[in-house]
Amino acid sequence: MGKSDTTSVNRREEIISAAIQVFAEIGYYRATTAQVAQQANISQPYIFRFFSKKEALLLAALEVSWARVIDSFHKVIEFASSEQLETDLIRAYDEILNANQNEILLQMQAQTIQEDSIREAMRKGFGEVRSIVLKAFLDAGIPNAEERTMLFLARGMLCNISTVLGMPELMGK
Amino acid sequence: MGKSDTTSVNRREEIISAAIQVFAEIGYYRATTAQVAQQANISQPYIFRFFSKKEALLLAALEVSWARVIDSFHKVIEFASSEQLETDLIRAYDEILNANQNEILLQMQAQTIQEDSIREAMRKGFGEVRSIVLKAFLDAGIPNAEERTMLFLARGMLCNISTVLGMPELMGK
DNA sequence: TTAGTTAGTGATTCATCAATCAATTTTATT
DNA sequence: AATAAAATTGATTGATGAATCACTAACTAA
Repeated sequence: MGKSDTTSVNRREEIISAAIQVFAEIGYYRATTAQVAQQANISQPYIFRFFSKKEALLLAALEVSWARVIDSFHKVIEFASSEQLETDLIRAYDEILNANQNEILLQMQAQTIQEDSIREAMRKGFGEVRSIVLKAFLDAGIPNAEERTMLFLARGMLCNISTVLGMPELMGK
Repeated sequence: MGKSDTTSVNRREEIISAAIQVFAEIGYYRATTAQVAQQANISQPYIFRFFSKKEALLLAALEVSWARVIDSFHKVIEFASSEQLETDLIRAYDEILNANQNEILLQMQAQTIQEDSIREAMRKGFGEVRSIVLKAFLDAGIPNAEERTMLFLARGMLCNISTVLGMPELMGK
């Protein structure tokens, strides 16, 4: 409500949001820059004023989606008690998954893309999340922190699949 | 060695094998039927004598890849002792992942494809694997079989990612 | 008001690709 | 050898899409 819809300060971020939605729903390779442009209410060529290539737009979208997870985890870790740490992290991730399915769906797509720049972005994202969680588990004095971290990530990945495929039975409850 | 390379009985299966490799490495949507044909040493139009659409070829490839997992698990369950059941299933999946990375990579791609027919195939595959494992755990008298099944699948999914991204640290060991 | 800068688009280009179809080569049959 | 059937391909088509470029409209400052 602050910003009007016709006058927009942040075209770049609007384009990224549009791309997340379109790439997730249609698939990165199948989605066209024209579809992204339509979603963002701009012309197709204008995308290339902000992003040199379609792939650069994907990288920007992935950065946004990893930042959301990382920021959320940082906030949880800052305030959660040692006893509720894991529970709160799980809840936080669950909320992201419900509120921003498209970002997670896009990450899942990117897991399988063999372009070097994409793989690097995904390794960075996963690696950072892992080390944040591991450090928090260690600081909280949780025993077997490495294995607990691994299981936390594993459940998260299965949760992604369960959500995306609409198979709640995969997660038990 | 039995079959020569010029005279081949099973064109259909050769095409599927080629498709698994090409789709996995290049990405289903980006890969072209000409690339699949080249890999299979046939002409591009000939693919359409066996598969009505590119998507039909993907479905056939997914069926092969799920059958490999399911058959392997069935064999393990038939012979494994209750104590070694889970360990043996893990080892079996690990072998598949090492020997047939492309098939798993293709499954991972398919997890994110929003076409109805693909989603249905993926739900069927996951659902079948889950119920096979769950039944085996129950028959083996493993306590908390539902949760143990969930964790088994979860570790499997993280293992996929760890392998595909080349991040062994994600799995701990 | 005009000159300069920023925001944005229409039209086009070059490339690519799934799918079709008519033609040809290869294999089996008599 | 002649013929029929099966296997396989060349050539083409109609669509589509990323990226470029030259153009226009809208703002800003002097």
